[in-house]
Amino acid sequence: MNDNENKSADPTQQVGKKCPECGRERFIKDYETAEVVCISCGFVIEEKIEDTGPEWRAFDEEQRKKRIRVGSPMTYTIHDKGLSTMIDWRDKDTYGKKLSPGQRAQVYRLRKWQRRSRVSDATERNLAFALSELSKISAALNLPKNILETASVIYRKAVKKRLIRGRSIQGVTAAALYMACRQCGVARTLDEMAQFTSVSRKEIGRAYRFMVRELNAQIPQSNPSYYINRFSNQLVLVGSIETIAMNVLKSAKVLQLTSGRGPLGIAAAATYIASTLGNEKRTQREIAEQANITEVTIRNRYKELIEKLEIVVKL
DNA sequence: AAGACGAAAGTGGTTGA
DNA sequence: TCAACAACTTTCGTCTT
Repeated sequence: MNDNENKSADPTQQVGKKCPECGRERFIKDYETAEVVCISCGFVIEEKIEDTGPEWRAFDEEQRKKRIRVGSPMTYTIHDKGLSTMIDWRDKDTYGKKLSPGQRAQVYRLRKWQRRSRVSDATERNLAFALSELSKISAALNLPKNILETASVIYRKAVKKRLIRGRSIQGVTAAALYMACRQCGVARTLDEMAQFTSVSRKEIGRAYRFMVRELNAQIPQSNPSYYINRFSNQLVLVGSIETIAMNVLKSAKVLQLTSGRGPLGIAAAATYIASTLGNEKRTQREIAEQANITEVTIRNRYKELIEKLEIVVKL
């Protein structure tokens, strides 16, 4: 969360390259889709960027001292939260001297409990497996780190409440990840989750609904505007068109045209209308392809929107 | 010829008895 | 567990540009 705020402070940056489309040198890093995009023409010069660097920013020396820490940052994505301690197996102290028999016995006992407390019991092993699964999927989907963290927290909660019993670990991990996406407002569909796991969409959906109920999590209703953003990126539309689509969506919401309808359909229709109005026409087929829905659905939503919003489409 | 439109039948998932 | 139901898809014929 915090990282996003910091990033948006100065989103444009020079990467030391020129855009092959328009020759400018200002780019924006889009962490949601993990792409580096030219700010003036939208050309993608790099894909699958990684978020490197510390997650904090320091504005002066005092803050820097306060914020710097020793060791790796704590994370929920490793089963012991990254705080594991290793106990050396040699019976020597830090100076290389042999330990006395009493000390040796103590170190032996320490090692024993260290071993026992880590991955020995079943739930811990389960957690370790699930978390590695989570990072695999989220890497495949180019999801930002904060989503992965959120998903890990959700999964931990599920384990604590014993919701995993009788469900496959993979199903629950996929569901947790999907939940995290919804919570953080990142547009990913169940189909996409299913595509990169060996679990069917149906099962992920079932696990997801189950977890939402059991954890009584507050998940915001999935918002078509996430998808509008995505579509206009995928279809390489100018920013102004995206804005029009957003406005269409906003008025559609006021008139209650969005309830009960699939968010994908609404977003696709709004994008279609905007592209038509803005003289950057995309065919229904093109949009339908990106949205993974049919032209018919776009048409139906489109018709409703045009009618109810009294938009006059210039021919 | 490609795109848009619409009717009709089919599909998968939710809901409520 | 089952039927009703709404949203969405598939298919296909027709109209428009």
